[in-house]
Amino acid sequence: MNYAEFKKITVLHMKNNSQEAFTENRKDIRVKKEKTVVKNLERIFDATLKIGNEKGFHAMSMRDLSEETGLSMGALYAYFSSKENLMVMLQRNGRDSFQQILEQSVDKDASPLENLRTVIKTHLFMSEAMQPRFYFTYMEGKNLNKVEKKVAVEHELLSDGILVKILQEGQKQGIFKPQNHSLTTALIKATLNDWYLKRWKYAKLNVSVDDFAEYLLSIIEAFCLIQPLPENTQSHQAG
Amino acid sequence: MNYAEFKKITVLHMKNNSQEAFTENRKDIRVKKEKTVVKNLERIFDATLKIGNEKGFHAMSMRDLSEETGLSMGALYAYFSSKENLMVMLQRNGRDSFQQILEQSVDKDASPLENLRTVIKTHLFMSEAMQPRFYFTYMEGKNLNKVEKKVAVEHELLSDGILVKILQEGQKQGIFKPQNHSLTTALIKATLNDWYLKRWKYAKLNVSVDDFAEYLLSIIEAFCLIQPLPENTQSHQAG
DNA sequence: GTCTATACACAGATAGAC
DNA sequence: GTCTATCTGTGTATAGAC
Repeated sequence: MNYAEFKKITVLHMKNNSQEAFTENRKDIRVKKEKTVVKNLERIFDATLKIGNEKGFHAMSMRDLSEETGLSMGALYAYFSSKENLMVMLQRNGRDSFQQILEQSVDKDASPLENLRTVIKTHLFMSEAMQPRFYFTYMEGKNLNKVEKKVAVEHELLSDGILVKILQEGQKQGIFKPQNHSLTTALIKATLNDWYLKRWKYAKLNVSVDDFAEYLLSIIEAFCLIQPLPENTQSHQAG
Repeated sequence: MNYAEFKKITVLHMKNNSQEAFTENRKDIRVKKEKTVVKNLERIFDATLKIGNEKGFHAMSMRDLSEETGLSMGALYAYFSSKENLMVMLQRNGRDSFQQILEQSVDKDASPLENLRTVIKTHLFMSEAMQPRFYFTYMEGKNLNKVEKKVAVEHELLSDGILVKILQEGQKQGIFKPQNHSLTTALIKATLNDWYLKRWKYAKLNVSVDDFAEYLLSIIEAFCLIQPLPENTQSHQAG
């Protein structure tokens, strides 16, 4: 699987986030016509991500948001009860489907190595397809209240668990070395996050998301596999 | 070298940051008595890092800062011309000495492998010793103005250059594989940053900074070295 | 369901006494 | 060199017309 193939398959699941947000927040939203809500929530989310990533969520004023969405301030407050509530909605939205897509990408009949490759690519490709959302979630997560922060941490541990389980299974099957799989996973995650956090660097290095995936996987395999794979024919020569 | 040893050697260089800030910003600071400036700048920096890391720099009001430092708002503005100026001072402060310490840690007579180990540990240990500063710089860097953002990027590339050079030298000497050293470096940096960005995770995993260093290095060596080292005797068994 | 107009709290910043 | 008091702009949020 490469990014182009991934996009064809999964892009449909991901665009329906505001529909999901409607059902999740129905009771807090004053507007009742579903079609209107879905349309405007999408505008509000997109605008918030755009402005928020440009100058930070806190620095974004409701007047900024009003201008970017084309909705008046009065109208905006029909869709959320406070600015903080908007932040919480955005942080929650998409998390469950993200986790779901990751879990579904695991194939019980496939080898741990195949699953490792699939999960890492799926994670990477999703962050590529929804870069503004991932960036926003990472950078603004620290400003959440205690409860929401805890929820965020639990989700992260849940998603880490997918990789840990694959590494453990690989060890059981005798193809991965016995190592600290939680720590390996943490380090893998750090590099996966870097892809959407430091776009400018990878653009400068002229590295595509497919390049990135293969390179990262070759590192992981060099470290985890007992039986090293034959050297890749394509050269990774430095620039 | 482990963290305890590092701290003994280098801690002196790092605590004099406000002294450095005095000479760098002398012309913008209204107060002229050096001793007073150094003392109060340190309080201001510490307080800004503390509050900034708790709720974000933008959300910190000057009244918050006044309370935390014990200085009045009027007094605060004798040390910087605006809130943004305070941010810029904080971002600049320590960067040069960070780069310097990293560069000085490289030993021309040592092998590339030794230098790789030293630089990575130095980076990691410095971020451990000054975690609030590193966290703040990373998280608030995106809110800088264009010029300062560019400076930050250039500094990052400069510091990446140290590792790239070591990897290239290792390849030249025939002990590292020919690879995309810039990309390897980017991925190493991503994991190094994770150490101070995701403290909660490594605390939960019960991983010390020395554990982290050794584990990361074992991954890098597995990927980069042509001649693999003999397996470590200490087990990395997962918990 | 969306708008305009406005309330009012709080932000950053400064003047001038001490 | 530091303080208190205050200016002025901007922030979030809402009331009430349409």
